[in-house]
Amino acid sequence: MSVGLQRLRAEPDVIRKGASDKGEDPALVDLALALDERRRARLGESDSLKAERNAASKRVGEAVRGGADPAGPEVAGIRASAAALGERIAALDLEITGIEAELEEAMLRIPNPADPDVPVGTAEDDVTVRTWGELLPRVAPVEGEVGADAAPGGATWVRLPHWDVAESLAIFELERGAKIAGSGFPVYRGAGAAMQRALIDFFLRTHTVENGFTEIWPPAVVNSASARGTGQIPDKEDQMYVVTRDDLYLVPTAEVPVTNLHRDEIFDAGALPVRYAAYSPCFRREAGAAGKDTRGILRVHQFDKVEMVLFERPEESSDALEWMVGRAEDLLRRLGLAYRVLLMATGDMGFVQAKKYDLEVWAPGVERWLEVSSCSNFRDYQARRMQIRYRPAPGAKPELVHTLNGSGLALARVVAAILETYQRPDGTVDVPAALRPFMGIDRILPPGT
RNA sequence: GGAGAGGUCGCCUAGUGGCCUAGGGCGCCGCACUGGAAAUGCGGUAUGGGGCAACCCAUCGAGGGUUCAAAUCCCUCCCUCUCCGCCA
Repeated sequence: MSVGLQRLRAEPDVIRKGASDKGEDPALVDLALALDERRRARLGESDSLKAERNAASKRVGEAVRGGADPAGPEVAGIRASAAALGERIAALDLEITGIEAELEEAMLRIPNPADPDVPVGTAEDDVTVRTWGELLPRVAPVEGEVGADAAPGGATWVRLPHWDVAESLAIFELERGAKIAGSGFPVYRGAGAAMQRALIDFFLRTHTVENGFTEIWPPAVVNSASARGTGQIPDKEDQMYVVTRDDLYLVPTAEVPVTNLHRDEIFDAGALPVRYAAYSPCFRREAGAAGKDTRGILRVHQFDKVEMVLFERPEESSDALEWMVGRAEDLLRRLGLAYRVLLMATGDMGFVQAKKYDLEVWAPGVERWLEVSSCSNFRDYQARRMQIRYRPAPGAKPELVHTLNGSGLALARVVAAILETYQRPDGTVDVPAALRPFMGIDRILPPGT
């Protein structure tokens, strides 16, 4: 169950349109409605038979307590009819279980309808909401520097891709990573390692001290129930590393353990919003992406990320999404990285999201936009699957919360963008001012200098 | 990893096949009493599903089984605690 039977019954047209906008089959809605009808009919029968049986059992108990012979004919008659009821109940319940399995199967394939303000269409219909910062060119005039760094007038220099910068500065080692683990498992060294640590610290500190998030340091593995909760299984099972021996999954994002913290829980009336910022390593098999982005650290099997996870009251979730995007943007601005914000169209946003923004940072060395954050509002879709609820008021009936999450931010691509944005004609790289207190150096120099 | 003890309503606890339709206490909410409060008394206080409703059904860590009937008996699993071993 993900979209909710009540809503399905109340506004099937909205759900049908939501499905077709996302390129899914709207007929599933009618299938689900029919199954729901059948289920309720059978359930009514089963429930009243159970009520009869309970009454009969009670009569047996009263008779025995009243001194009747438990094996005598008086009791035997009731027992026989109760047993007959039991058989009919068992048959009905078997049928109901079957119907419910079909219904759930159908419900799981009905996507979360997108918000009304989301553009309908494919990736081509994504909307660039805003762009910030100067888009540095790959080939730039050598300018302005005084003294030793100055170059002859009119000269140009070419910004290198981050992998070339990394090699000359010995910041990370992809071949040795491949030797000890496999390709796509980078080893960070020296200032590169320090930059990882500094970014994590900078992000977490900003979120906790300035933005009011509670910091979480989650396990890097989860059990199958948690993987199911956020929809990693069965949908994205191929993307995860699995420890079959212990039925554990390496987390592909902190979203999985952190959202599951409140699975099957009910928040008290005043508890929301609950906002977490969590660092975790992220493990992704990237099945099906072989041969794509093979150079550098744009697509790796293990990277680091600080994730924002929000549990909100339904009426606040729309504002919370905009706020969360702003928190991620703030980090990029402080790092001095040019970026753009994309509002994803219905066909490009995924099955479970109601609204999704991507943040892409400009990497002048490879002349590409790199996705470093994805911020989504799931509304009650994910909460329904995980049964995460809250009380609107003390003593009131529990209702589903709205969940949101977004990267704030993903490290590997941020590092790539920093190396390409802050490199200098002499091959060194300036440390962005925001990171200097965390790294303790102002500039990354080649080893041995 | 070995041995033992446990998992019951927000919390504590009673409960060894049928008056369990899960009792009691604490907490919480309402009402009464009060100038106001404390104390006291009375009532209420889980979640999901079905039904217009009265009401019915399900849930005592999870899942199976035995039985007319399971919190209670049997099987499997999960978790917590104590002791021992090992260990960053």
